[in-house]
Amino acid sequence: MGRKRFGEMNCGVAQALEALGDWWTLLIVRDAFFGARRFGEFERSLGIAKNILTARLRRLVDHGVFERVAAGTAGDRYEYHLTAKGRSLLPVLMALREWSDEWVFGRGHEPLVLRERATGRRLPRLRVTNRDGKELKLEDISATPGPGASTETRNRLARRPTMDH
Amino acid sequence: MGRKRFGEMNCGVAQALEALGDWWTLLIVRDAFFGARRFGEFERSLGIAKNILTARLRRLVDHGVFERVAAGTAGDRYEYHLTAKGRSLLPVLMALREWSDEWVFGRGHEPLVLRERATGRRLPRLRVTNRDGKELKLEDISATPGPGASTETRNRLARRPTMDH
DNA sequence: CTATTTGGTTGCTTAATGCAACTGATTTGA
DNA sequence: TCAAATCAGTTGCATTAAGCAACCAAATAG
Repeated sequence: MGRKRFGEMNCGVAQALEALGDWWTLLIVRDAFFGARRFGEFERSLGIAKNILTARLRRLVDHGVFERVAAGTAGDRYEYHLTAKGRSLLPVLMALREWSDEWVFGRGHEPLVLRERATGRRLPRLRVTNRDGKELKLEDISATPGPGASTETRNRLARRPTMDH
Repeated sequence: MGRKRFGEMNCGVAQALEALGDWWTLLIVRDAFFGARRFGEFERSLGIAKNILTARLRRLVDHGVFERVAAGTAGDRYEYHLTAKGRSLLPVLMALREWSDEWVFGRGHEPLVLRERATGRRLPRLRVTNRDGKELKLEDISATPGPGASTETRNRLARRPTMDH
């Protein structure tokens, strides 16, 4: 019966996973962040099967994350370029990487260190903050219905006004 | 032959997806952020099949994202509590939600608005910045091998020193 | 002008997903 | 108090998705 899709859910996380949640998808985006453009680059770098890569790239193009552009002088040679929508996944990938650095590899065992190119200084961690820059924890945050909230979302929030419970 | 696992890859994104990348998993974590604790709460809220929910919760417990604790006075009644490791997924979920707010729903159509509980003020967007708080784009960032970099990671970075290509 | 690379497609096998039915304890309700 | 419902799953089966290998046409390299 195939996997359920999240496209109907009135939730940003579900919508993002609808576009990106398939197996391999975010690794393809990661490779693009590191400069991969060609079908074969993704294929070799990831060790992904060609048919799956075809399907994922098509899906990402459909969702506007990549743009498929003709490459080279002639013929059917293409490149997959990140769009603005795709490039704005930077915080998502940073958050995933930072979580692993802390909880999987552990401090001092990170495989990658990101730096500001101009200065070589390390980047600070992503932080969830208030407008004054103070870092917030889960229990400091409350959720309210936005302009696009469905009735169901409204009801859920009425039952649970804060994020910590 | 079953899906490939990412557990061997020397990459934070892959490691995070190894723990979280299965279909449904991040929505379960999201529900926990909104206060869900019991098997039945996740089940009803998500509309997920029981066997899948069982497998996902077990996997999340194995990965240390949830803790399975006995609940109530007696019997086999349990709750699934987020650990510190689980709670520190906040930036990941925020990043996914913000991406959808911008690119799927669009400004002015967000289903959810997050606020600082103490003041009611909206939270600012997550930003990838340098140490001075200046927001950075992909091309402002370079990657260098960290202390845990494998030979393969080192080679890849030697070929591609910056993130924009 | 033959061999290789590129960018895929097609077919087949195996693993993962979804659904429904069932279980065994506990709790609720009349 | 006895039946009905709830909770937290498990089991079995049908369907879909993932992985592998073989194949293919066009372009490029030698």
